[in-house]
Amino acid sequence: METLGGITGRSLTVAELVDVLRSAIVGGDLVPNQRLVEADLAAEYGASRGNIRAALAELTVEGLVERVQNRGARVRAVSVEEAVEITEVRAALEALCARKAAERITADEAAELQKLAGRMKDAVERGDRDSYSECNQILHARVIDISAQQTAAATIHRLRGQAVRFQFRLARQPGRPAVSLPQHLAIIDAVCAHNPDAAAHAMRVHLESVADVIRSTHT
Amino acid sequence: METLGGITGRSLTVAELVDVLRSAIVGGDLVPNQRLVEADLAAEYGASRGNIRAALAELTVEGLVERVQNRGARVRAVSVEEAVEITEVRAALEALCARKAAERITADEAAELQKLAGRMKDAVERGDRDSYSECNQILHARVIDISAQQTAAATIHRLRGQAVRFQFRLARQPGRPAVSLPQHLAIIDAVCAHNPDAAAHAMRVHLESVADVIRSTHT
DNA sequence: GTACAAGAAATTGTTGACAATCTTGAATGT
DNA sequence: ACATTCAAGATTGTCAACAATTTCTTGTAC
Repeated sequence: METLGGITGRSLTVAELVDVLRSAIVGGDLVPNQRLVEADLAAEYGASRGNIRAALAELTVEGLVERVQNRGARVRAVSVEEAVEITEVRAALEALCARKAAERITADEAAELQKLAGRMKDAVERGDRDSYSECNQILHARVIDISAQQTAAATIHRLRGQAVRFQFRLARQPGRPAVSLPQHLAIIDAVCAHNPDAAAHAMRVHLESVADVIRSTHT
Repeated sequence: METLGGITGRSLTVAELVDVLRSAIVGGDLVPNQRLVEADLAAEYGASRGNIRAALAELTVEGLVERVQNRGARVRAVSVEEAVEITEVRAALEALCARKAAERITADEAAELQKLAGRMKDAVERGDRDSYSECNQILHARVIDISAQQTAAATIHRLRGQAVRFQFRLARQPGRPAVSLPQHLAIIDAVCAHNPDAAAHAMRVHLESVADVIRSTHT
């Protein structure tokens, strides 16, 4: 065991450890149900056990780690049912953000989103999945950003971390872009047209269709 | 300083401390912006500083406590703007729950809600604010319960803790029951009628009106 | 009188050691 | 061979001491 990529000089602080461990979990370096033995992690990351322990406690509250009394911590395994629930909550929250974004969007921001719409159409036409996936992420992030809803943004971000594994598979689904592109364009249109109700509806429909796909992967 | 109400024999565990401190904060024993000095809390609750520290870390992630590097912890002061945001997020999430509840509700549960509707009308007629307030809480709790949405429920619960101070004042607002009673009845009707869209809409309208009231208290 | 600087006090951050608990596996009896 | 008991090892939970940082106080120069 050796220190992985960190600044090897001093030992890591709790906040740093939280970031490092969170990245390791959402990035898949630590797989679901993997045991997280405090002493081992301490040796691996060159930190004291106390700090590792504190970091695990924080990640537990965030929902990425599961702990049972006297039996230690594991990477929380999110079931399909939970992933569906999480996506449905995201649907509700991002619909709220889309609504607020439609109320607040400026002309410059609208132009930016229209440009993004063009890039997305282009990517689908060319069959460029990576570019489309990137635009997808940018779109959701920009809508949340424009909405200026701190509370909703923080909640969405936390939930996304828990279900990122499922989101990941989804992008590779064949024929998926053909379904989601018109949904994305509808969101952009409604937000740019300052139509809050339509924007919220379009976003909700989009993410509920994502939830349906996740649901269908299990059956 | 002495131990407050706890079992004085052994010292408190981290999980117990989290509960005790959370209750103290949402209950108002620890007021917003109050400094939370680890050593003082340790003495007050008869716990070790390490455990107090761990508990404060958890409550920070929950959003009840604010910490800055090397400067300690305070009870987080939720601004009016934040309280409005929190209520808007709750509106989106409880609307989701109302939608799901309308899909899943059984005949027995519907009868129970109808009975609750009667109690609420009765309480408003008699001018019994305490009873009405209690029914209000029960209604929201039951809808969330019937929806069986764990993720949404947990998120709502956390957010409620942060904004409970504002919710509290609201109930005392004169003329408030006259406005909220029809909204509550509309929610119950839609959920019992298995009408998901109407239920979600009624719940959203209700909680957005709550957000408006909170907004207006600041201006 | 005010601004600045240095030291003291208070407070937080970190660590290693010890205690409590759970798990594993061998020994024993049936 | 199988179940039970019990001891050894592994792991987590708790604590008190030490280090680092911030804040407060005091003294001094201008």
